[in-house]
Amino acid sequence: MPIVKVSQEYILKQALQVFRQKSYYNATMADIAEACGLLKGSIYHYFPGKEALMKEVLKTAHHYFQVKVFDHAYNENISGREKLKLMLQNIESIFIEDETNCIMGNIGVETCRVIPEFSGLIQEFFNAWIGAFTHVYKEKYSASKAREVAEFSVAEIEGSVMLARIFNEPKYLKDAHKRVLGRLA
Amino acid sequence: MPIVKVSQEYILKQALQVFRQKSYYNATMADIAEACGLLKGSIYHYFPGKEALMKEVLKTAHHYFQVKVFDHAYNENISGREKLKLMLQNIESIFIEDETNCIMGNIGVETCRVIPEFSGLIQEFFNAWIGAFTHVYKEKYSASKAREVAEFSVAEIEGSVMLARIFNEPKYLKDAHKRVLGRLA
Amino acid sequence: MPIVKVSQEYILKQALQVFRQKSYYNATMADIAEACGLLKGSIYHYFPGKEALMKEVLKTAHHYFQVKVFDHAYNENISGREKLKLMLQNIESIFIEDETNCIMGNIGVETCRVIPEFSGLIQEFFNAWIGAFTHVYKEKYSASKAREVAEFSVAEIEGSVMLARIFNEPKYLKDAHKRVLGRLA
Amino acid sequence: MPIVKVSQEYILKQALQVFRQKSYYNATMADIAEACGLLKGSIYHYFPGKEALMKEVLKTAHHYFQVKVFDHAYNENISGREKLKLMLQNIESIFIEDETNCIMGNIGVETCRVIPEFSGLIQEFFNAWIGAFTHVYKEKYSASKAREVAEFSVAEIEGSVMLARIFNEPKYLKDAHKRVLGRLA
DNA sequence: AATGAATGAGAATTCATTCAT
DNA sequence: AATGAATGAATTCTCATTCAT
Repeated sequence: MPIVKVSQEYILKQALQVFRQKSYYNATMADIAEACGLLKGSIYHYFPGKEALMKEVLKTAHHYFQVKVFDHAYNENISGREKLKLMLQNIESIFIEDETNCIMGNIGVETCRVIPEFSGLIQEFFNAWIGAFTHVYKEKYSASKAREVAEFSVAEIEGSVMLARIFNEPKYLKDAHKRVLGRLA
Repeated sequence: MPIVKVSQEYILKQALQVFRQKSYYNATMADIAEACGLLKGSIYHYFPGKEALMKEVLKTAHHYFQVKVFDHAYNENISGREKLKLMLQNIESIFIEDETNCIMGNIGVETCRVIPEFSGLIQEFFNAWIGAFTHVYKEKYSASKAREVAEFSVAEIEGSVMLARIFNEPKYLKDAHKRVLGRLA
Repeated sequence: MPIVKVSQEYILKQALQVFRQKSYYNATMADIAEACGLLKGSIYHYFPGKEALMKEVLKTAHHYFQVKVFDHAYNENISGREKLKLMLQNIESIFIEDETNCIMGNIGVETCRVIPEFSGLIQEFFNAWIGAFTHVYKEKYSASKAREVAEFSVAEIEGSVMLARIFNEPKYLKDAHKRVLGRLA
Repeated sequence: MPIVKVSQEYILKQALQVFRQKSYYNATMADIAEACGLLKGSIYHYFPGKEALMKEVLKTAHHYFQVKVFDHAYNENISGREKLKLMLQNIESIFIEDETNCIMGNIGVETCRVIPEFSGLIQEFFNAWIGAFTHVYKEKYSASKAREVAEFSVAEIEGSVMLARIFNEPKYLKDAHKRVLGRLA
């Protein structure tokens, strides 16, 4: 029985971190392999190539957000405010841990016009996010207004993550969350 | 092969477009040269390397925004609303022409942790932007509140540019502008 | 395209020959790779760059001389004349094989003022050589005189190698060796 | 009337210094132009290319040595010792000024097997040198012995220049000269 | 005569990918 | 499954040379 050093899941997790820090084009397969304690050739046992790996990373990240963030919007056992608070807390802990950064916005901005295959996945992610916020805001606003508030709340959070990263200052993100929460009061 | 004559300024303009579309690492010197009608070696006649070129691009972009956008904030011959309107219109035309994208956010997110020399320039840009908005919002808000509104307005615009790019849908940006303007009413 | 397997040692050996023939700046990584039956990119699997490769080449050459030449000076089972004879024979066969040339003098003259990192290694080589000769000449001369004779014998041999190369005429080196040996008689 | 900034002669002089310091392949036309206060394109007004320039440099250097050094050997108004002393003094001042280095040995070792056109010129130079020394040594030795002593004296001087350069220590050259002079006593 | 812009060939180096072991 | 050697295409950058002004 050969020794399995890593799992697909483990590689995806490490790759996510590498891509968050280095962006897509500047991250090398060797960087990712190193983060996994492997040599770069070994990654190809699990994924056919860099692009395919990134697609899986995006899917994984989406799924992680789904469970940790978006799903709370549809848990009708708690109040709207509770939902939003939980979501924002989790967003914050995801974005601020290690690197203040959002892989979706990151890769989205970088590869949008270059690798269309990523675009679909990234769009799905933001649709899910906006959908979740919309669902919560419907408690207070009309369907169309709720959608609008959700959209600009997501935009504001993403913009804040960007500023937080550029200035290396997490406050931007925390402030954004306060305002997003305030829109339900 | 015909000899084409270009200016430093022209190269910077073309490079800006290339970097906006392809991001930093994925844009090659050959791409930029091609956009200028030159061969790749020729760029080095004007700039010592890719990094130095990008720095000049960032400075140029900042200067362009300064003149086209930020300076309006300090023109006391017009009303606050007029100032903001002018600024937002120009931001819109800059971001929507060619490719909806902001080079500062773009490169900021991508290279922040990799090329510290860019960070300073990008921070200066956002400081100038936030400063200009703050100046306008002071008409209505206290200094600290104006600053806060300016910060999240910039974040919202940047986030909207990102969504506009990802969904290829300029409406995000236009909506953001309406809200930013509304905050002065 | 068939995959060729080589060792670090083999690359060093081939690189030494290429550098001896073409000098440092005129030898390309592609030349060296070709001499190894590899493509140029493959060399980087073994050495991080041209400069690092050259440093290893210099160390290897020093070590080779140490074993084949200098060490005989300290073998006290044979006479001084025997020592010197052995050393000179081996110097001759090293310098005349393939290309009449001494990589240390070669690279020394070429890069001395340009790549200081090579200088130290080259100085160590000549110190070892002069030291070995000094040790032998002490049999006949005082310490300081022995050192002087050793120094100019090394200079004479290096100068002769240069002339031998320039005139493509090994006689210069052979004559020098006769004189060097004569200084012990 | 256009302003002539430099003369062919001036360029040759500056180029000689650049080649002595940087060797042939590592010296660029821009280096030489800069040393002349010109831009690299301007050199081509005076010389058709780098190789042709170097050939002229070698001829100039040979001529300079001829006048400053070799010719003294044939001045029958002074003693052999005087001749040799003068020659060695001038050699010393040439080699020690700026950079202890001999362009002929330098370029000879470097380009010997690569640019045969240089070889002829370099061989002529060393033949002239050896011839001059031979002429002087004939005063004391037979024709064939004088030639031999001349040859190894030149070798010793060149080897000493090399060591002087490598160790950055002009003493090697001065010591060699003492011995060369001693061979006439 | 000098410039400075441009060329184009080729340098070192990087990196995703392949593959025999 | 993992390795590590090798590939080969692409990338940044250099430089001798050309040429219009």
